[in-house]
Amino acid sequence: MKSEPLLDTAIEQFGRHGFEGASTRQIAKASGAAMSSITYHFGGKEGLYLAAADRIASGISEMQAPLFAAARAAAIESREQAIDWLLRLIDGFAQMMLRPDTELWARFIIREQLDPTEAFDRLYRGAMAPLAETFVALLGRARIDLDEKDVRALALLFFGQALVLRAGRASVCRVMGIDRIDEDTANLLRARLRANVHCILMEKLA
Amino acid sequence: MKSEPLLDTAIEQFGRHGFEGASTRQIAKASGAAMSSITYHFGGKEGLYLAAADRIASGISEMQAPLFAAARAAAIESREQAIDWLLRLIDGFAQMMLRPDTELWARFIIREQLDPTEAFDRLYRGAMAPLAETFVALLGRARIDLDEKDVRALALLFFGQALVLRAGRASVCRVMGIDRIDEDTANLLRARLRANVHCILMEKLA
DNA sequence: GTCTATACTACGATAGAC
DNA sequence: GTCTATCGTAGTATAGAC
Repeated sequence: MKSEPLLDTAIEQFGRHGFEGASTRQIAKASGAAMSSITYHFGGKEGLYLAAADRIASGISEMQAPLFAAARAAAIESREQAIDWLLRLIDGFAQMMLRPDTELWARFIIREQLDPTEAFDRLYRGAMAPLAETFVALLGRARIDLDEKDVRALALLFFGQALVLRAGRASVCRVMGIDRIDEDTANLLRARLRANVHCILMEKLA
Repeated sequence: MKSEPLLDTAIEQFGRHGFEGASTRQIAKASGAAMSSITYHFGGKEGLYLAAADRIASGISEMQAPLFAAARAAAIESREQAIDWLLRLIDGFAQMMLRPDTELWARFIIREQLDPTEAFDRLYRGAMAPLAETFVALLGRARIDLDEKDVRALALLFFGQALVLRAGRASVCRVMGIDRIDEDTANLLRARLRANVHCILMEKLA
């Protein structure tokens, strides 16, 4: 029962070429296993795809869990504390978008955003919803002047600023005039994102 | 020489299934043409793909041209005028991200962002660079306190807020608790985006 | 210029030995 | 539980009629 290498290769290949573009032959070969072991362990190509989605959801949860578990646990009593945690959460998300080792996950997820299948359900419920709902709850406390819908819209726009670092990576590199995002550029982008969020959260505070 | 239906179908199929997932058989069949006419007109699958990218770039340029030609032509003399045009440009971009008829283009482009090929060059130079550089130039005037790199980073984060409306569409719907983005929600998101941009541009103006 | 017919390759699934 | 062998299908490209 050693199906993990198969799963790792599947995440890479599905992320890189999409469900239809990736081939079970190639996945099996790169994993050093027979093609038929995919049928045995996962029931077929689709089962392997869903298992890959579950694994990505677990990976993201594990990576983010400490941060937003702390955010949930912290007794947040003031607006300033809420803003502080919002900045930490969005920065954590941005860091995840910038980490090289989340590239394959991101490819997989973005494909699912374009054409959601059952895999998107698993990704959303397992990895995105906890972060999003934690964020929305805190944002409601930081901007009590906004109603629920506006709070949710604002949360999405915040995450959009981090998302572009992955989903628009090629354009980011072109606009910045670089080949890849080095550490200095990553820090510059993160700092600018934090400044934006801070600016918007502080609006009307004075 | 009526290769346009072939090209329209190609944009749809490549956008929906990716380069490897789309099949020339299906594209030819849906266009009511023989498979071999793809070879005749475009040299093969790859030629058809690049031609599709060129057509998308043209479409975007035509859609945005009036707006940012006006922005370039306008004699912008004050910071307030620069901010006014920046708001119009980003809102125009957001509207494009929300329009149903740009969905297929967006799918195609986002796939190219993940894995840039020669098609990305054509898209960037033909459609994205003009908008991005116009935006950066205006942003430099609105935020003279920032240096070039920071201005470019800020521009990217602004576009990220609009990009999420397409690239993260499935998550947007989940977080907002809706099936598809109706007009009210679209207006809400656009208004919130304009408010964000306005807030950040006005920072330190007082 | 557009078609049909076909060559050749790669796909996913499965049967059956071990 | 993992392998090899093979089946049937679908992919791109091309040759050649019209």
